[in-house]
Amino acid sequence: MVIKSQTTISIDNRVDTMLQRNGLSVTESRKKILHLFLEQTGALAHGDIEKKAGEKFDRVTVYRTLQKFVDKGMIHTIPTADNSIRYALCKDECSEGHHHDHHIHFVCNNCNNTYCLDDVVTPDIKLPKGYTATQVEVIVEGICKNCKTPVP
Amino acid sequence: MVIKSQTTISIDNRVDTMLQRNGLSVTESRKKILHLFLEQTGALAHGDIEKKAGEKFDRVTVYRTLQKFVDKGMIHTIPTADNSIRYALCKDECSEGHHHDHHIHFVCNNCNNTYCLDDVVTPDIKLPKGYTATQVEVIVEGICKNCKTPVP
DNA sequence: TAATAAAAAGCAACATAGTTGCAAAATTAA
DNA sequence: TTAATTTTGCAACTATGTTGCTTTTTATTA
Repeated sequence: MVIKSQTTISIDNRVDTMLQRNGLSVTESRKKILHLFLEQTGALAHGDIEKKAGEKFDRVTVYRTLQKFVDKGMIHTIPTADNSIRYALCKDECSEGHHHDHHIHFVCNNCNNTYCLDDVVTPDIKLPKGYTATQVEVIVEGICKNCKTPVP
Repeated sequence: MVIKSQTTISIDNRVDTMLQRNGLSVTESRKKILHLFLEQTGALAHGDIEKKAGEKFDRVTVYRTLQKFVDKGMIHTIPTADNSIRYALCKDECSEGHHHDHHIHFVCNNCNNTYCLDDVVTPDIKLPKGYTATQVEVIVEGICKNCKTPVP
């Protein structure tokens, strides 16, 4: 008999309910990929997901699963300078077809992780006459909390 | 005899001097690609450049030329949500190996052009304890000046 | 200005990323 | 349990990006 840790069991439960709540049928690949997002903090690039889940699933399935999750408002995309879109879990406010990404994104130059800083709200940008903004995306590069060299 | 317009002649001159000033040998492909940047306002995706200049040049040459221009600080990259890096001319402050992108970028949802708003400076972002910023990138989506529906 | 050294272009081959149509398998609904 | 619906995996294809090597072009210098 396989004994799962309490943490794993609870993530498993969350995965199932999240999928159902979003009207998605509960399949192995969706469970696995959603699990990956829930068990870690940073964002995931498509490549990461393929590596971590890819032994079991076809590449095409990974593409389609991520697309579904984005459509349903479960995850959102983060543009990066190196042409590799990253995906991160949305907070609850996001709904189908409409994301509310009012937080900024932080890319660590050391560990190369991307984090959603949910507490940092995107600033108001004053645009020149004639321009209208519908969305503002802020990406900050630097050194994250975990990579900071501790002061002696 | 081919008569070139005054504008074209002056761009041609700028192209040559810009290449020389940056220590690059003056070749057909570099002249053509730099010309594309100088004769228009918005940013260019790699695909655009390949289409506009690609009849004459190899794909590899376009890649290597853009890389050189970035290295020399002549153009900078703009991350986008659709995984297609865009390139735009740098202002004079940029030098070899070091870009100073203190302006924000605007992507028009209508004409799909990307503009550098040189007069709009990136805001200061207050990060949580432990995070250090080295660069801030702001991308604003919306409707640009040219696409704005005129008030009657 | 011709000969030479250095740099860049073109080519081929390869690697990675992303898409589409269709048949088989799994999930949901009845 | 069966039928209807979704999703998956597969194959084939397109697009995007990279690398090594040879030929051509550009810059240098005698």
